Amino acid sequence: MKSAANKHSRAIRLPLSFYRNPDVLEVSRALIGKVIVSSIGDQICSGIIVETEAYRAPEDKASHAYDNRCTDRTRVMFYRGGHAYIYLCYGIHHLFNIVTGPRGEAHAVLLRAIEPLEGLQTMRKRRTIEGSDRQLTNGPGKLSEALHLKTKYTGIDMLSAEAPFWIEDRSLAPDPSDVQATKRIGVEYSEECADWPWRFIWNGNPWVSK
DNA sequence: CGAATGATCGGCT
DNA sequence: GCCGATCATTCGA
Repeated sequence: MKSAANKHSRAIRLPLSFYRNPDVLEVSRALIGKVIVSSIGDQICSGIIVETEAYRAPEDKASHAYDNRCTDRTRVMFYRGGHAYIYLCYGIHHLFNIVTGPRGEAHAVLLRAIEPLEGLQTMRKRRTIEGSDRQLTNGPGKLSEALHLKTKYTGIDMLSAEAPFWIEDRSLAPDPSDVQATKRIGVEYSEECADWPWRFIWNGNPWVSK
């Protein structure tokens, strides 16, 4: 794995064209290897995205915006690509999604796991767990806690210069053969959609969720 | 207004 | 493998 500290690696924030791609599956796959950075509370934390899931309304019964259901909560999913959709899950976990596609199409990508890159000490402090750093960010609720991504930030435009978090391309993309598509996690209730292979993982990466 | 429900996690058996 | 935590959101009366 190339180090992010490598001075030859370039750090470029993803442009609107990346997020606005109408094909959420393509975006979900392309996000593997990109780097999410959060700058919150004077702390910089980042990690390489190693696991994602695509959610695509209106036909996806696993999506909160299934059948284009638009409520106070799901409204941001209809924004143009590049916004953040963050919601509370099971009353405890803040799950972080990247809205994709043009305005009006409720497409989103859930970040499920990252490999920690910068700000390890801050992440350990926020997570308050013992043991391996593996436990830091190997799940959607865990990475959100480590990067301090909270529901209060839902609707943030990551293309804004003032955004507290954003995604960068640091030229760390995996070999395409190392990205595997599998069934999504925890969506058994969504009938025929439950088996769609819309989860993408960096094969063999230790931070991919269980 | 009340009741049901999670795109999860960690601890326990 | 199972189960409880814990609450915003949603829907129906």
